[in-house]
Amino acid sequence: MTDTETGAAPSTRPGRAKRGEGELLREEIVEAAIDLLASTGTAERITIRNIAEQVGVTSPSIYLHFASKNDVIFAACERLWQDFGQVLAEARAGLNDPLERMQACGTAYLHFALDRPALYRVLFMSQPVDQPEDFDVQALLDNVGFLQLFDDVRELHDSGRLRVGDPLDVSLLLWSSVHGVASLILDHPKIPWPEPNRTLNLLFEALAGGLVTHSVPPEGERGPLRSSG
Amino acid sequence: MTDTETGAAPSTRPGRAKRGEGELLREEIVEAAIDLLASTGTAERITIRNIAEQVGVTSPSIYLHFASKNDVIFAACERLWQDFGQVLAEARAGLNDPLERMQACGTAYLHFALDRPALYRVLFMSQPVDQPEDFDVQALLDNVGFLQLFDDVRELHDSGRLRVGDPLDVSLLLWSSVHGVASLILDHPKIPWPEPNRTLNLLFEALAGGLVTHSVPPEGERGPLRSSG
DNA sequence: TCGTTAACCTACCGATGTTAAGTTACTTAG
DNA sequence: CTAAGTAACTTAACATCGGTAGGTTAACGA
Repeated sequence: MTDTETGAAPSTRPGRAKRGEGELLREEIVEAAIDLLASTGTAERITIRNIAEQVGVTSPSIYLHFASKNDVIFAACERLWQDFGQVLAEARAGLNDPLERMQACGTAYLHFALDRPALYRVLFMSQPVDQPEDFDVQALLDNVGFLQLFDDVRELHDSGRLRVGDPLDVSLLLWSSVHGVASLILDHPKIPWPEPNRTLNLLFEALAGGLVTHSVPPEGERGPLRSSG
Repeated sequence: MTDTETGAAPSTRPGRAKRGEGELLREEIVEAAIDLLASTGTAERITIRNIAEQVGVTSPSIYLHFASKNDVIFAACERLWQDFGQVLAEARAGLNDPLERMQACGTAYLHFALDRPALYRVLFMSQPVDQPEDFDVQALLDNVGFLQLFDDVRELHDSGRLRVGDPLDVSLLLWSSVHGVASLILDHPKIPWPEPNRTLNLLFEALAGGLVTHSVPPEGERGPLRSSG
């Protein structure tokens, strides 16, 4: 008992997993990592020993399922990205106007970031070195709801309501802007930020006023709605 | 010689400082920290032993001048914030139109971030826990050129060229947007970002089109005008 | 029943931030 | 000129970190 993880293990783990059930521990590790990320704030503040203690095993056991601490964190992130994507998907559900959808997503995005700062930080404000070699950007963009945003912008563009820019550029810019608001608030809480919704509304107002033509055409009145390639 | 800092100390430090000149080492420590931040990338990747080696002293000597590694990093940041502010000040020098000044600053801002990613990361993308208790936000905002941006926006507002929003809100939003572009590019380099200037121009175009009245008066020629739509 | 091996554990490594307890050498009072 | 006082360091060590080497236990198939 040289390891100092002698604190009461809050896990209900009964004992060793049966043969072929090693993946169970992997699952528990990821869940413990998510819990600790949410409570302690950042990946640097949680340790392999913490995770192991929470699960109820010793720290080296982690390495039977993950090659490194980074991999554990990243596995947690992948799960969280999916959760995040679902939040956005729910926010946009039932809305027909692409502009409305974008606004709803932006609001949901910012609220997720501010309500769960630790998770948002890990998901979108971590350094590239933390991402594995075979990191699939496309999957990230999909999980995170960016592709849906892209679709909305293209729909705007194709219906002639987008005043400036290439749809991809505009999509990235929109994402960047909301992310900028979220991350600056999180990183500099001592700055007297206005109420988040206020900033968000201002952003919508500003970008919409500039990006979108002011006269909104009635739906379907114009050319093909979604025929970009 | 138990410490492993046996590598050739690249410092030209002659020996012990004379009495009352202890501040010299403090200066050298800060400069070494800045060098290491710029080369290695993040605060986590540099160590007290690294800094000490570069300066040519042993690691505990650092603690004669700083209470913690965090304090060393923060002292480096304070210096860098000032440098950054000067870059922005130079960018805006000689420009009379507030809109032009804002655009020049935005460009300089993004280029600083992308050219010196490690420093930008430390300056604006580090966690609040790294900031000491008595962190002076006002001084930061001043150093970093935010107050000048605020002045520009107010000037726009007072001359009636600002279409929407409170000047402070607008200033924070502008900062957030450019920061969002910078930080997302830095944190997700695998995403196929458009050329930075392109995104920036789009941002200017979008925000200006939305935030500022479309008819720009020649300098001082006209009184306040506030059209909408 | 017995060998194989998945699923763990014990013991340890070097590196990290940090501290305790010296040691050296400049300054200055006497 | 000397010797105490102390600023400016160093040596040695601490606890904790991520990670590894190698042993132990127990579920399964033959």
